Amino acid sequence: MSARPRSATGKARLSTTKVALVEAAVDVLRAEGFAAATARHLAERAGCNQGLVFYHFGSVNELLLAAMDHVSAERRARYDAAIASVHSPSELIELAVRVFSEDVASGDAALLVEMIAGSVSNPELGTAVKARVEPWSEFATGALRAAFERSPLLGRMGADELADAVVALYLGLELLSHLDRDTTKAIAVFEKVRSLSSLADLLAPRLP
Amino acid sequence: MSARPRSATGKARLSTTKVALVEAAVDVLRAEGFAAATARHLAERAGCNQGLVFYHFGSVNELLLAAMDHVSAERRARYDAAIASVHSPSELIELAVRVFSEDVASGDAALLVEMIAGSVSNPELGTAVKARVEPWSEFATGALRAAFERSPLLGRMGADELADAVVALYLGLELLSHLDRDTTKAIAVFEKVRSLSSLADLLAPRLP
DNA sequence: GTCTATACTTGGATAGAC
DNA sequence: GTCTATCCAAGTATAGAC
Repeated sequence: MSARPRSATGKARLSTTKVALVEAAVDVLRAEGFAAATARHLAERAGCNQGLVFYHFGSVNELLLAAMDHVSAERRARYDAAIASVHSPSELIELAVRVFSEDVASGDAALLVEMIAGSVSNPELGTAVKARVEPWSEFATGALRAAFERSPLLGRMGADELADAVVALYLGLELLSHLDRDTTKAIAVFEKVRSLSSLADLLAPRLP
Repeated sequence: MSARPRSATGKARLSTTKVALVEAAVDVLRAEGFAAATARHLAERAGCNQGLVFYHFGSVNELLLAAMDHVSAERRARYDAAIASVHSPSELIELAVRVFSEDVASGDAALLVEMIAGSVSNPELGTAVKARVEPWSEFATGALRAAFERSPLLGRMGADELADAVVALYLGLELLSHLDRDTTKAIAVFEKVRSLSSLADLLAPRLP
């Protein structure tokens, strides 16, 4: 292993090119989809040579997974920070609506959908993607369990099934939004869900 | 235009090869996804030459759209037949759960998702796919409006938003099922929705 | 770490014989 | 209507110079 390049301040940093490739992959997956994420196109976006995709990541798919990890880490930090202030079902719904709206607007949701749909034709990639999606289902399950702890709703539905339904709704609304090239539908559904928040609180007492 | 080939009985029929290509496209989209739907692979499945894709359809994408139309027609006939016997919200939910389960099991849902996700990288294909998805949203809206006509639920939610949410749930559950290579989650959510049927009837009187 | 060059493969699409 | 042959573009991946 050679020494890492260092910035003018002497602080260690990662290879700029490697980071640029990850960011290019994020951009392309968000805006142009899985099919457009080729080594040549990605390298062009990153302003470097095509061969560096293989030098740094070994394969295009590995770069794509790195891009997934990159946005996952950002999203997870954002979600964790937001969930701390949730103490009721309606607050959880408010939060969910807000982060979903942000993810659809930023393209993070699109990236996720493209990786899932794209990995269908490649079993190996599929299992790697699956491993990266599962934490989100678990996050949703935990958040629902905490917020609806004392609600009779989960007795009927089950936190796991409700979490799966929420994740599915997230992914499906993203598909529809991308098809329309317009987030009107998703926002309308989100707003309606938000307007049901008050109802949720009626069914569950406020947590301590 | 040359005369159509005729079977031994003298009945006019479409070119067998053309039909075989459509069926091959349906199979490949269902099981292997958009990325695997290449002219060569499709022709191999259909047992004919690759050049015939372009002779019969002009391009791969046109063949894919023909495949979409083929399954859409079948699904629509199935849905229309089933909707005739629906006279209450709970019956509509039962029906929805049944046809969704069938579509996920058969792969028709996967075909739809692959075409939507795949068309992201091709705006022209995207608009063609969009035109083929819209009838389904409209079908859902109409079915919801009819079944929930007298229910206070739609006053809160709106048939359009509810229809979009239903379609999104359908597409999202398909994505999760394909990722898991297993329909357990989707079926579990479906069953939970079904168990809520009785609740829906309490909120809406039975239609004449 | 990065670039150029290149080998190899696969895919879209067309021309022409049958 | 179908096949063979072929062209061309685009993709993955590697070797070797700098």
